[in-house]
Order: sequence, then structure tokens, then C-alpha cells
Amino acid sequence: MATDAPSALDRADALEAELRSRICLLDYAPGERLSESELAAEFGISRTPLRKVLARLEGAGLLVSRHGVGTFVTELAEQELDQTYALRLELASLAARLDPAPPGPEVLSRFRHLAERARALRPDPDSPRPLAQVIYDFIQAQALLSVNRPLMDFATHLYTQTARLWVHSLLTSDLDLAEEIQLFAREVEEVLQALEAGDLEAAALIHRAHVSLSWRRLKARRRGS
Amino acid sequence: MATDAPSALDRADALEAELRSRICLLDYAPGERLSESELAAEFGISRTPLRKVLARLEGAGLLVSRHGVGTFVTELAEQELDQTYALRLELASLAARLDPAPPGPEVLSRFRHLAERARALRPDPDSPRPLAQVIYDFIQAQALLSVNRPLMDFATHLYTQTARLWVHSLLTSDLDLAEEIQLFAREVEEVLQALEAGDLEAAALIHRAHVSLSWRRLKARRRGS
DNA sequence: CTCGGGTCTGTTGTGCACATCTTCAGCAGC
DNA sequence: GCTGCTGAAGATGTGCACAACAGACCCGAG
Repeated sequence: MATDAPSALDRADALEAELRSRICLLDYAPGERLSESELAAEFGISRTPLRKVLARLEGAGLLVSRHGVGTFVTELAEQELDQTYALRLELASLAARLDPAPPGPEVLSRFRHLAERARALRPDPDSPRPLAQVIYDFIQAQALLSVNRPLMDFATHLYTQTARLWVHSLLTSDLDLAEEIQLFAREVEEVLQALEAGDLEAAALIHRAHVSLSWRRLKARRRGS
Repeated sequence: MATDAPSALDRADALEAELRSRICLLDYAPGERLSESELAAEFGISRTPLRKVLARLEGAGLLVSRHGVGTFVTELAEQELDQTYALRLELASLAARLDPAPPGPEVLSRFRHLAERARALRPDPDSPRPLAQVIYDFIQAQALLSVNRPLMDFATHLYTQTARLWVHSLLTSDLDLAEEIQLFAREVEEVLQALEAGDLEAAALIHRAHVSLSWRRLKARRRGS
């Protein structure tokens, strides 16, 4: 692969991927402030190239910077969260109907591996990373189930937006973390079974159902608090 | 409006809007190279703030920069064009079903004005601007027909991507520009009638039909050339 | 005539110093 | 005690000079 080269892709691209991953994996919580100086120091570069990366992430809607104040990780407003969930519900069905890509052996084994990791998850209120990491990988694996790149890119983006808030809410509130993890593990399991049966539409429906249920639980908790 | 203030929004935001508009209005054609130095000189600023704006547009997927070569306006690959059209077809229906927003009097008058401008369009192979401008405004007006912001933002983005290639192809090839303009004018007219009748779903169906037909014509010409 | 290598020009990338802006703590006046 | 001002501190924004890189051009060897 291209990863063999010492500096195959521009450092900026690698840096962007790293920061994007940190945001999606909740190393940086929604609303958190990032310091240009600290990040520049951490990566051993000047503020200038770092600022370019931050600007790109801002253009992608993951960050927002305010003059004299700071650079912040974006977070969805309550209303937009609902709209995003409603949209994800529709897109889940679309993915299977539009340019479906039957998963090859390597994709299947990837989902099998994900199912194992999901089963092995243990609730840890102190570190969201293991959970966030599996979810993130699950999102990216799902993006392989259709060759419609614009659609899958957008679906991944929306999934990431809601997943960030979902995991974050799980940790800041006292919802049943163990139950959520178990439900997620079951979703991966069921999707895997559908894929192994070669039924992409069933996989999409299962995913859609879980999105819907997850949304309902999230709404219920919001009303409660 | 906020435009009264001399420097209400950051210069960077205004600059980004200007460049975004130039890209969407085909002042910069897909694949065209932009010069940081020239742009900086034109706007009377240094390269540094300009580069931040370019980076944001890069993050938004409208530009791509290559070290030592230049900064280029993105263009959809042939395959992605088909996928994007297929996606737009689905999203057209979604907009009416998901969080529809019945247009108020001001939105209606906006569409009426658009219909007039579309009728007044005359084929001009030398300047795509008038046509591109009306299309662009039509896109943005349609974004008001649903309150689901993520959906409409994405639909607008996709529309912009295909519209840019569509207008560009119209001018570089010898397709019947007059006919395309007339068809577009009729689309605006029919959408307006549906909106005045308060039937958002009909408006969406009409739009969807025109997208489908436009796609078919585009594919036919591609095969021909 | 063709091919290969070196140079040369123009581009984006990087580092640093300084400007501008926001926020907040401290303090004088009421 | 409360209010409002003033200053400092720290954040992002800006300008400039230089480094790194890719492509074009030229020129000579075969």
C-alpha cells in the first residue's frame, strides 16, 4: 500500500485524519475548545500549517473558530439532532436500494471482526474510546455496502454527528450504558447475519430499526432530564 | 438585513461567500486553476487570510490544492455524476416528505420573481452567468421548502455540483442551449404553480421529473460525443 | 531525430512576528 | 454592596520572507 512510504501523503492530510479521528472518537468532546498553540506544539509544527488543517475541518463542519475566543468542536442543536435522525432513517433504506454493493469476503470478515469487538465491549464511564472506536469502524464498514460515494459519505457524516452526541450523552448522563452497548452489539450481530445471507436490504432495515429505537431512547432521556 | 453593517460578518466569511458564488456561477469552471497570489491581490489582502478561506472551501469539497502545482476547482468524475443524479432523484421526494415547510408569501413572491427571470433568459453561449445565476437562486429558494437543514444543505450541495457540470457542458458542447433554457423556465413555472396551490409534494414530483429528464439528456449527449 | 538530465520558474507550504479582538479580573466611584 | 471602567492576558487573524515541490524548458549526447 501507499502507507509504506515515509511521507506518502502530505503531512497535512495525515494531520487532518488524526484530528478528525479525535473528534469522532470523542477525545475532543462536542463544544470543547481546541488551542492552536498546544496542537501545533504537540505535532511539532508551526501554527500556520495547523491552521490550514483546522480551516479544512471548519469547512467540513466539524469545527468553528471565533476571533479572539477559540476554536470549538461543533455540536448539533437539539432541533438539528431530530432532523438529522429523521434523515438518517431515510438514508438507511436508500443505501440498500441505490447502487448496492454486495460485500466481498474481506468486507464480511471485517463485519465479523466488528461483531467480536462489539461483544467484547465492557461499560467504562471513564473512557468512551473503546465504544466510540467500534462505532466509528462500524460506520466506515457500512459505507462499503453501496458504491454511491456521495450518499455514503453523507451518511457517514450524519452518523458521526449523531454518534458523537449519543456517546457523549451516554457518559454525561446516567443512562444505562451497559444496555446501550448490548443493544449496539446486537445490531452489529444482526447486520452481520443479514450480510452473510446476502440480503443487503435486510441489513439496511435492521440498521434502520436500530437507528429509530436509538433515537426514541435518546428523546425519552432528553425529556426526562 | 445584516448587510447594512460595514463589516458585520468577518471579512473571511464574506470572501468565502464570494468565492463560493464564483465557483457555483461558473466564473471559475470545473477543473480551473486558481492563483493564490492573484486572488490575494484582487481582494487587497495577503495570501495568509486568503489561504484560510481556500482551505475551508477545500474542506467543503469545492477546491483541491496540490503542492507546487496549484489550487483547482473540483469536478465530478463521470461515475460520481451518475451517482449524484441518482441521489438527487431520491432527495427530491424526501424534501417534501420530511419536515415540509409551507412557503409563506415572501417565499412565493421569490419563486414568482424567479419564474419571470427564467422566462426572460436568452441563450448566450459566451456568458453562462445569467443562466447560472437564476439556477443558483432557484436552488437556494428550494432549500426553503423544508426546515430540515441538514437535508436541504446536502441537496443544495449536490444540486450545485451537477448544475455546475450541466451548465459547463452546455457551453462547451453544441447542445441546444435554447431548448435547455426553455425547459428550465418551464420547470420553475410548474413548481411555482404547485406551490401556489399549496401542494409541496406536487412541486417535489415536478422537480424530480425534471431532474430525471435532465439527467437523461445529459447521458445521451455524453454517449454521442 | 530522439532521448536524458539539469536548470529555471512559478506554485503551494511553513515559520515567525505582530495586529486585532474577546474575555475577565481588579478596582475606583457611587 | 453594586456598578462600570480599565487594564492585562490570551485567543485567533494578518503580513511577510523563505523553503519545498512539480512541471516546463533548454541543451547536449547518442
